[in-house]
Amino acid sequence: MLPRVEVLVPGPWWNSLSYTWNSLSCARGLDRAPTEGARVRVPLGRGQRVGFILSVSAPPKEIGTVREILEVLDDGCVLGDDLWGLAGWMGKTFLCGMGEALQVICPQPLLKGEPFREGKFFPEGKPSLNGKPSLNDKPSPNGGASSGSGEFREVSFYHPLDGERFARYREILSSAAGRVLVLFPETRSASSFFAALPPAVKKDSLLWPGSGGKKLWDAWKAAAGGVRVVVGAPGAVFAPSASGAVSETAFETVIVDDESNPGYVFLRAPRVSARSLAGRRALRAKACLVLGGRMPGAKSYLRSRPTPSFLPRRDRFVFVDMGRSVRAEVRGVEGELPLTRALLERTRETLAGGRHALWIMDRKGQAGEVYCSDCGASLFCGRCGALMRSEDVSGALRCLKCGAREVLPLHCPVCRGTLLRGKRPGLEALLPWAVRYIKGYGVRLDGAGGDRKPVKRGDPPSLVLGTRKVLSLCDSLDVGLAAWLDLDAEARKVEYNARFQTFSMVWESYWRGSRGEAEESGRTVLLQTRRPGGGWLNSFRLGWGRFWDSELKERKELGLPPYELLVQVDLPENEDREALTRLLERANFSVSSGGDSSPLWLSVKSTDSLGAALAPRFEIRHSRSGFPVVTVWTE
DNA sequence: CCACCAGAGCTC
DNA sequence: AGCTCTGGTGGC
Repeated sequence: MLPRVEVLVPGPWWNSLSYTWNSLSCARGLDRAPTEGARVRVPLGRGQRVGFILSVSAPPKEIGTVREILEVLDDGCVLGDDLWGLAGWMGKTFLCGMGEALQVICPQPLLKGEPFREGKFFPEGKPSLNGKPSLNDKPSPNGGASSGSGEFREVSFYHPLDGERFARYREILSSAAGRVLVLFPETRSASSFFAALPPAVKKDSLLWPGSGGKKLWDAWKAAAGGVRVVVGAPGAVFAPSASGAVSETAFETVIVDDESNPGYVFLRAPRVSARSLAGRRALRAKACLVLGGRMPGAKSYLRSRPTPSFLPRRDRFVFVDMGRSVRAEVRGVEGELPLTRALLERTRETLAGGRHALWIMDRKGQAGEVYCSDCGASLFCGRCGALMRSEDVSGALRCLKCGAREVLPLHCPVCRGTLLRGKRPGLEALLPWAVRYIKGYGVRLDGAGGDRKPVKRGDPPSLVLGTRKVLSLCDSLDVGLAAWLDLDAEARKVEYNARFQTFSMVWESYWRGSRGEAEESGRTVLLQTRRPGGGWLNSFRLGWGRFWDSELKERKELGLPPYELLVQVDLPENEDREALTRLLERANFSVSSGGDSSPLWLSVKSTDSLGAALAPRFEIRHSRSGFPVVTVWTE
């Protein structure tokens, strides 16, 4: 009887597909027996696909038509045990399915069936499915440079100054004998850390490329070939272990800088945090996990309750009541500008002192919302139904949610009225007022759209308006003032972790790029709010210990992460929401939803049973109608 | 006459 | 989501 092979073809579905293996009809790869983790070429639908073997067994009984494997592409587990295990864990823990996990883990050529490390799989005897070599628990034969310590350890290092943390990482790199993986939330910090590596370390190091393509493939091969140190942005968490003569050599030390940074969450589905994946890899490989940052994330704080060793100077946090703003009407835009006398004074003082100033607001464009002054209706995106934002004075509209562009209509689509006005002025609307009030200094918008050159070190002091991204200027410029123009708007966002995000950004705006607490190099953080001195705002002065204490207390009461997992289910168009909701409710999950085009939300303790309940909806036969996209928020 | 492309149809 | 097959079109 022919063996039955379960094959996982990468895709949005969750189930594996059954095939048989007839060595006689295999075109190529006759010498290769199917083993777990090896790639195979299989027929699927009209065409062929490359899949991964999940298991091989004797067939219990034949069900329907089972097609034959066309070709076995590898002698063993291509990804290595380490990443293969990660894919499985990722698929069930984050409800994305192992197939989708494989799609993000593997470089393109691997998914296309490109030959890879042929014959390099443990030549001293191919491992069978049951006798897999494990990661670090076998010392390598040649002296044991890779013999792991054998125990998983977690070390944390919270320090507000980048320079201090980076120096610590460099120390670890120089003293460690084994392989080290170093992750940063942004490409820029990864490459600047890499550039500053001591030559002795650098010669056996690799900067993981930020994008795919040939560069990634080369990096992948180099990492599998045994480069000792891999440094990179979140994508580097998928750097493979090295395949050695006897077993693979996993990373013995995994460093995650700025571990609480939301930049670790991948932008497209599956929206998993590279930080969680790094932790899991370290755990499986019995490696040492080093968590660093300006402050801990929710989970780390809960686990080890660290205390901040550095507090900001109290007088450097200035709260300003927005109730007393400068009243100014922007043409066509309603609402007062978030400009106060205190803000203008502090800005002028800073500039006069020869230092740069930042005005930060997460609202770009001319107006956050456009509405009809006759009937009050707002303009919505024709594609996704979200509010449209006015980009500039030319009347260009853009949807913040899906990115659709439209032109400002002449009439209100509801009542045909002609008086369309904007609400909530954005950075673009603010610029002319900034120019008007801050005379004698350069004033500019950060980032794209400005045809002016960016501010550089040595330039005369200037005021830069921008979103939170402008904070990166602190790395190279002497910034004396960081002003949050509308702090309430940041913290009011719908995300359950909006307050944490606001706190960490404000915290960062105090410390980033600073060299210490010398009187003249300190920075003032100005916070404009409608509730100055109230509630949680004081935690900016008291540090993240106080912040997390009160924040976590509240999250515990509400059953939010990290106490429970928050699961977001975005449905494909035309999905029968009722049917899916019923399916989930029958399995005893309580589902909430904000409306017809909004996602379903669930709170769960673990994803196991939810995964089981959702599985039927993720079978391959549903391909035609499309699949929901699940995101699991863990902290 | 066929190269190229958009759309349809299919998935153990 | 890919993959391949289809049928239309347009370049020479």
